[in-house]
Parts: sequence; structure tokens; C-alpha cells
Amino acid sequence: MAALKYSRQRESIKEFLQNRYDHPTADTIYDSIRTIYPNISLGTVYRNLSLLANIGEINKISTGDGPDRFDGNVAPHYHFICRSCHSVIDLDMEDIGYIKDVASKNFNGKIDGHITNFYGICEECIKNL
Amino acid sequence: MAALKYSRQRESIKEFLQNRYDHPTADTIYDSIRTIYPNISLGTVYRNLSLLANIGEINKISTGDGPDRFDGNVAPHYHFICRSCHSVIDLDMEDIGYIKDVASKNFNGKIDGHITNFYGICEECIKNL
DNA sequence: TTCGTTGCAAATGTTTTGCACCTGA
DNA sequence: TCAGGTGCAAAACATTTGCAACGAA
Repeated sequence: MAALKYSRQRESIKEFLQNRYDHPTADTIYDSIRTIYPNISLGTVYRNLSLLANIGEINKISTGDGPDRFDGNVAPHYHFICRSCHSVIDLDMEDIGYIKDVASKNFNGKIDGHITNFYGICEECIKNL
Repeated sequence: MAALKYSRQRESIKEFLQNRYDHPTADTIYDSIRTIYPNISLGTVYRNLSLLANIGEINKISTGDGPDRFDGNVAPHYHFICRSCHSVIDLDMEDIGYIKDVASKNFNGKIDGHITNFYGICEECIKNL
């Protein structure tokens, strides 16, 4: 495993994500970081997002529609994805981690995790109907 | 809404999916259908997959890694995705649809569905470790 | 005849990668 | 010094789309 070296770009991306709660896309992150480091490249953003996700310092969220999103909050929680405006919202709900045991009952492989996303229409979009 | 017209390509895709249990990708479907209709184009496969998914005759599965997969079984069920070989396997488990109510408790939008995928190592890959 | 469907190819959107240069340890 | 990181541009990958021709109703 390669030794990790400090990089201001990576730090900046991590810090940016830890202060946002709207699960931005790589492109949004790129645009924002560019106001601080105008020469940063999109490739660097993707490389660092992927690196940070691999070492567990951020989470990658696949919405199933459109680009991936990133989350600086690595504490276990669930997301709601609006079918109308595609915003991704953190849910304040009790843990359902036990569904992994439900799923393991008749299965011979090893289940070590799960991803659950909830879908529907967010409060804002309901108002604008 | 446009009236739906018969097409042998679409029928063929639907029938193919209803006889497969391994959740193929668009490309795999394309290759297989091509043995019957050599002139079918990948665009047509995508168009029909997307159409069939929209009218609920098949399901689209986003694995969060690699291309989307498609499922001819539209009865509610859950999937296991192997982190090693990326195969997608149907789980025989009790319904957990009620987690939608758990999620709705402190949420002001309207939740109408959820997608849960389980991750881990499949039986085959455990053997080959 | 009408209008949905197709094949083809080009375009799109997202993400990854090769490479020469730069930088932190 | 030197391995990891960066910027840039090109490539890869999955999917969508414009268009003229085709085919079902």
C-alpha cells in the first residue's frame, strides 16, 4: 500500500465536503475548489474523491440517476432522493442495520453491508406542485 | 402518452429477460439478441430497455459500480451484489417494505419507495479465496 | 397514411488515465 | 532524492439522440 502524502488539494476537498450538507457532485466540488485553487483540474478532484472514499473519509452516493454525489458525513445514515428535483437529503431515522441479518437468513454468501436509498417527492417540490 | 406499437425487437428483449436470472447488462442483452436479429442496434436495445422499465415490465438495477443491469422479474425482491465478481443475485428474504414507514417518521416529504442492495462476497468467490 | 420504431452514427455526460512536471517527506 | 500528487488532454465508458428509412395499425 502506497504511503499517503499531504496535498492541499485533497485537504481542501475534504474540508469542503465536511462543511456541506447537500451532497454535491464532483463537478460542483470542482467549481467550488477552483475559487481557492484556480488551477486544480477535474481529474485531480475525481482522483481525490475516489481516494478519500476508499479510505473511508468520505462517502460516495450513487443515486441511480445522474452523476455520483459525495458526502463528508461518514456516520451511518440514510438518504432520501427526490424524484422531481433530484436533491439528496439526510434522513433522521432509527437504525435499520438489522435488515442485513434478515437478508442473510437464506443466503450462503457473506453479507457485510447494504445501501438503502428512499425515493419520493421532497417537501419543496410538494409545495411547488 | 404515445400509443405503443408492436416491435419484434422489444418482444425479443422482454422475453430474453424473462428467461434469465442473472441480471444482464444492456451490452450482454445486445450481444444475445443479435444472434436472433443480427441488425439490431445498441441504441434500440437501450431505447427498449428504458421504455420497458418505464412501463414497469422490467426493472433497472443500478449497482453503483459499472453499467446498469436489467431484471425481467418485477415482483418485489432484493439483490445481493458481490464485491468481488460483481454478480447480482436474487435474495430469498422476508419483505422489509415497512422501512419506508420508519424513514417517513421525521420527514416532511413523501416517500413512495426505496431501493436496498446488499453487498458482500458471494458463495462462489468465498470458495475461490 | 400515420406515427411509433429502427439502424446508424454522432454526440453527450461522467469518470478514468497516460504522461511529463511538481512537491512533500 | 524519490514516490506520490498534479494539471492537462485524450481516452474510456455508458448511454442518449438526430435523422432518414421502415413497418405496424
